[in-house]
Amino acid sequence: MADDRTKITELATALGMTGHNTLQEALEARPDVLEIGSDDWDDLARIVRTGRLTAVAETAFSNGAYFGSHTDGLAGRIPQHIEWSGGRRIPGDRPVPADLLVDRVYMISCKYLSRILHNTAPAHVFLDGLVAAPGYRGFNWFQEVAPDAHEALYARTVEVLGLVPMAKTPQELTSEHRKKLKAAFRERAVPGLPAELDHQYQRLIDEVSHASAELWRELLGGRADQERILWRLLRIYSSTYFILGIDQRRTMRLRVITPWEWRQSYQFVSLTVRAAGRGQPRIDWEATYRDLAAGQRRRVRGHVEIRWSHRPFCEPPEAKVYLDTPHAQVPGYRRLDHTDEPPPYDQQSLIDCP
DNA sequence: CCGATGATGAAGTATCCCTG
DNA sequence: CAGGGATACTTCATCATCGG
Repeated sequence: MADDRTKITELATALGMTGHNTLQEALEARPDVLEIGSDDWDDLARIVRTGRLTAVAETAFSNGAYFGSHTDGLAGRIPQHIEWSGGRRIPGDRPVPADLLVDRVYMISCKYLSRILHNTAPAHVFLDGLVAAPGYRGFNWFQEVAPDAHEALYARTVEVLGLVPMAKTPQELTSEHRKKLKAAFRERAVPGLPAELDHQYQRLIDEVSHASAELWRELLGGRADQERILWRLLRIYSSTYFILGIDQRRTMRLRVITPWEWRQSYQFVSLTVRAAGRGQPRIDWEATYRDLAAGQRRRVRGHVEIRWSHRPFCEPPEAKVYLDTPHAQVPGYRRLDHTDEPPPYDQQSLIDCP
């Protein structure tokens, strides 16, 4: 299901650039500029036949067509190659989050109702500033920044779940232990940690939130560092790329500019972070900048959540970096469609229809 | 011969991305 | 807020090769 949705939106976007008038027509023509295998074509046909995702697919197609005709995009040219990252992870460093690569040059990221900017190792956010290749493998953030609270919560969890022969500390967990933990959590009716652990979990949340914010603050240092980190947070890289998709309200057709262009339009003021753990360890971030054309100060904000991604203690936590400002209002995300009022758009019609 | 080094493959894990 | 699938990447074990 998840895959169907991703697949249809990304590939329908690609098909929108192939010069066909409708999605149906493009699907029948199977244009070979879109370099995918016959399995993928068959699968696309199957997804379309179910009719469930037709509305999103049509939107994606029109986004692709729009990009194809726009002067900042293909300006009416039909591309020679469209490569699809295929929903899989691209090996090596990925400088730009592109799902589609058009004519080996234009990079397009398809985003459908997603506010997530990064989903990565916490150390990568708070210690590397999202720069280098992650060098902190086997680095459990909870253990590193709040060892006492982490170990205490672990000990109580094991006790409450009744897992007697078990590693004494979370660092000593073997894969066997993890399996047991996973199974114990799975058996429980209510997901998450047992309620009687709320108090101890809250302590971990507070400590992790504050320690992470503190480390991040140290890393942020001076204004130049802050500005660079803001760019990375916002996924502003040294080459321009496009975001085509929908956000909460409307279609999104954006070009993400480079730092060079950014400096021509904005003046960076500050990036501040603040611990805000409730429910999960959380750090809010907020950047202030001056919009040079408008002569006004503005803000862009988001937050980072640190969370277990596969049940408590089963694996190291990861960091989810969220964007709380609407995409179209982010400094550096240029709308391709500069009409102030976007076409009316009914969000419901774009979500899975039965 | 034997320790060091390199190649290879399998297994486990960390990370990315998504859903409800 | 929680859970989970998928897969690149690490790690670990094993075996081959090399050089003193």
